[in-house]
Amino acid sequence: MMRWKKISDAVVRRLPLYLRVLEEAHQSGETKLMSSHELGERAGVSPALVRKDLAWFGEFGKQGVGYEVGYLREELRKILNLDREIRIGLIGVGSLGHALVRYNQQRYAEDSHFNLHIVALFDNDPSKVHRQLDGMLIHPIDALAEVTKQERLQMAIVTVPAAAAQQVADRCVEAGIRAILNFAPAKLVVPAGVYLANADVSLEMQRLAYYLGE
Amino acid sequence: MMRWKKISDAVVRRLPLYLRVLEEAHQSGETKLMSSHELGERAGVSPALVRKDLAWFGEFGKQGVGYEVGYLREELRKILNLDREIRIGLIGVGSLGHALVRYNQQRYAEDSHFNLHIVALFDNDPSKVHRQLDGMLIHPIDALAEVTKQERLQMAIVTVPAAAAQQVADRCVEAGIRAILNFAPAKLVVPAGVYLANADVSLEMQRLAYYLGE
DNA sequence: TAGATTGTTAATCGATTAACAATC
DNA sequence: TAGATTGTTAATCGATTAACAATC
Repeated sequence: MMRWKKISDAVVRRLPLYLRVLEEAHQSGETKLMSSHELGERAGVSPALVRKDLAWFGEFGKQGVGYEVGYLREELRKILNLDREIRIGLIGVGSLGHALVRYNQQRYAEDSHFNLHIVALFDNDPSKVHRQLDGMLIHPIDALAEVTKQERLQMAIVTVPAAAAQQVADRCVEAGIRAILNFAPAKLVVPAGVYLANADVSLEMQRLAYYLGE
Repeated sequence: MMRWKKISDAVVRRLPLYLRVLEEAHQSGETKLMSSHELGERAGVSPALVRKDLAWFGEFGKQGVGYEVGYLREELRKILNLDREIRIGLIGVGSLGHALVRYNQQRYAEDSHFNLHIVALFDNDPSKVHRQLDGMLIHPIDALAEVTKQERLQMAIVTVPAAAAQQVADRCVEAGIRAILNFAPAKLVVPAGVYLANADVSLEMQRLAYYLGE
């Protein structure tokens, strides 16, 4: 998709918050219109910032009226590339990996508009490789490039131990994966053009611990 | 602990990154000294910012020399309240909750300095309540206040479905919990003085999806 | 029309970087 | 001492908020 100028990450982080509010309002059918005040209130963002964020992508509202819930929802889904299935590989089928797969399968099954889909599993543990898990075959990590192509994977979730994480990330990049969600407690380095999100649980817990001292 | 002026959250977020680098260097014994350049390099932060962040809390380095790894590590552990055990309750023993418990138990057992410890479980599912899981009894959520007191819980991890999350958070606050790590895809509201961290996996995936369009 | 709310510009606020004196 | 690096202040950069004309 042709893209606008450079949008800051601070803006991109808020878009899913807006989308969540709109999805809720849309599904419950509570309202057809929403002002930047209400949307902001429910997303935890100031009304001015809501308007400014949306204005980066176009004009979605009507003066004096607000935003049409269904329409803005659709537009946000397009902006976030969530209007079509995104196929995801998960590498490292330990207990956390397994839990994420189950969570994703449930969400994907329940909500026909939830287009994030884990469709391939990888692990190097001989007791797991070539076995089935929740209806999916577990591939060896060596098969990453091949399976990425076959299954048209675009995103990877990394749930391997910290010591293996960088190596796995390198393999993902090699295979053409463009976005990596990393759960390992390790700082990963990826080249420009590959996007990385960190979901290191212990880092978050450590941060919270700071505030216990106040 | 008596605390310095108001430290911004942006600063607090980086402290665990620094600590991780120092723990690695300390455990591998590779070096006794580290400059703000190397610490920054390994944590993904500019050297100037490393120095400025640390300066909020005291003078930990020596001009012309750098920071003593073992000493700075200890000081950071004190600042983050990680120099003593932090006792955590987990509410919602589904597959994600269970995975987090196992992950935490392993980490806690392996690393004697990892002081974040899940010591109590809660769930309302009758098929789970009063059963054992990984050596811990699962309490009903009604017992939150009582068990929080008994077990001296300071932090809660919320892994219940979105629809129940706010209610559970309210109970946590009532029980005197001061920090909540929320995995449910819901915006929680908590009073001032209670600290909230969000670890909503689907939000992160949605954010990453944005960049697939570039 | 009168009231409300958007989209957008200008003002403010806060965070990061650059620079350097102090000093190990 | 000479070289290096800290702690800190000033400069810059970027993000948020306030304000308001446009307009539904």
